[in-house]
Amino acid sequence: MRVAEGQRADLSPRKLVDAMVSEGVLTAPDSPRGRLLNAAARLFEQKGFTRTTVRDIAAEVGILSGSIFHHFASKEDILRNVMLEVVQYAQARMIHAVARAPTPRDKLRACIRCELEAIHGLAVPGFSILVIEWRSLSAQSQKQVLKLRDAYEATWCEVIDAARPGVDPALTRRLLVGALIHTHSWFKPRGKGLSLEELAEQVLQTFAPE
Amino acid sequence: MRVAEGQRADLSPRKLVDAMVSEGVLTAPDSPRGRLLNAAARLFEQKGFTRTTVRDIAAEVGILSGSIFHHFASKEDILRNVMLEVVQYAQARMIHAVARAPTPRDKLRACIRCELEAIHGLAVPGFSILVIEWRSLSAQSQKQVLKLRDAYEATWCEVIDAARPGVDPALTRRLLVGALIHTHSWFKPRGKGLSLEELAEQVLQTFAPE
DNA sequence: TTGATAACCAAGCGCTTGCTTGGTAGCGTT
DNA sequence: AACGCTACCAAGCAAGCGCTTGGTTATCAA
Repeated sequence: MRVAEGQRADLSPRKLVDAMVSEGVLTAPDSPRGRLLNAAARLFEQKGFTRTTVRDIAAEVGILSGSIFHHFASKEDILRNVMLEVVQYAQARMIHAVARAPTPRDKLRACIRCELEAIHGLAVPGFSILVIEWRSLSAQSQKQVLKLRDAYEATWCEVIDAARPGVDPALTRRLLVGALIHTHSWFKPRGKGLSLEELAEQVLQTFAPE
Repeated sequence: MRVAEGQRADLSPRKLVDAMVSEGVLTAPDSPRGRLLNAAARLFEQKGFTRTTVRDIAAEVGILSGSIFHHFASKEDILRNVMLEVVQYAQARMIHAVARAPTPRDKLRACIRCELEAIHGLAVPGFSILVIEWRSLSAQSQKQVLKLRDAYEATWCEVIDAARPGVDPALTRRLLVGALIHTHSWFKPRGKGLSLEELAEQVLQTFAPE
């Protein structure tokens, strides 16, 4: 695992996905199952889980609704798998970004950028589902996803602790993730206002003033 | 309006509600319509709008599902009215709290406490619906609620601007509301850990360090 | 006493939902 | 040629959904 992460340190997004597919962590995006997961992620993010029907997802990839259940046991099973792949890809991306940043403060900035890019669909389609649709998951599925999310959060806390020794990293992270996720409902990265990089800098200034 | 707010400056929560009921802003909580709104607010907050059925709401107040439509035009009409009353009550409460706080920093602390109490159901049941269930509202209902929400946000921005001159109050408010709302999914005010007042202080320290 | 009104019940309609079933076309392997 | 496997279709079921309809009861003013 550690070795694999190290080996991936200089990979492009495309190659990172390929590597994770070979490891069996992600589903190949051009497979029927992968196309369904991607379509579901897009729709869940756009309309929400309950407002997205299996017929919507099927139509998105050009099959009939019943055929979905050849690939997944239930609608919730789709959501569960979306979350599992999303959280693992997001963490791989973040580890990659952290490794490239020199100073503790640069590492924190990289994490913030990383998550903002994920939230706004520029890098990890479906990331915001992890937070927004948490209640749509059954208790035991939550447990399963939580294990991987804990690892993701642990990485964050390490970075925060290094950049801001003294403050409570867990609390800071919780306030931070709320602030970042909420940008989903007001920030438009393609707009002519604030750019994503500028927003990241403002967030860094707020949570870790120089 | 200004006069009414001034007159309410020393009122208890109970009397504040009564005053707003007489003004026609809120529905009397012990009326059939009021009971339905309160039950709906609780359920929407607990399970989400789409996962709450009109049968759930009806059962909560002890009537049959069809009877709901004697009081409301549609299920969305219930959500709209919940939001309209919630945002107006929340603002009245906040104005009240701000008026009692002496310094700009105290006013900001009061706002943070106010909103935390609202989010965690200690003062304004259904407050988190305003943010979480925004997408469940039709476009024209959003427009209607937005007018009142803008007033609420404007009050916030004034307080932020006074406490932290120089920083962008709108951006700060957006990051802050995200951080606060997200506490809904991890902070338990009745737990033995952090108290709500302590949490408010930590948030104040983060967004407005001395 | 009458009539208006608010609040509700009983029953169910029309639609959408997640999901099931039985079958088939295409493909690579032996 | 026969087989097995993956991916899918065609059709529809059972349940749940928001909402409608027609009628009943209680309250209160005129």
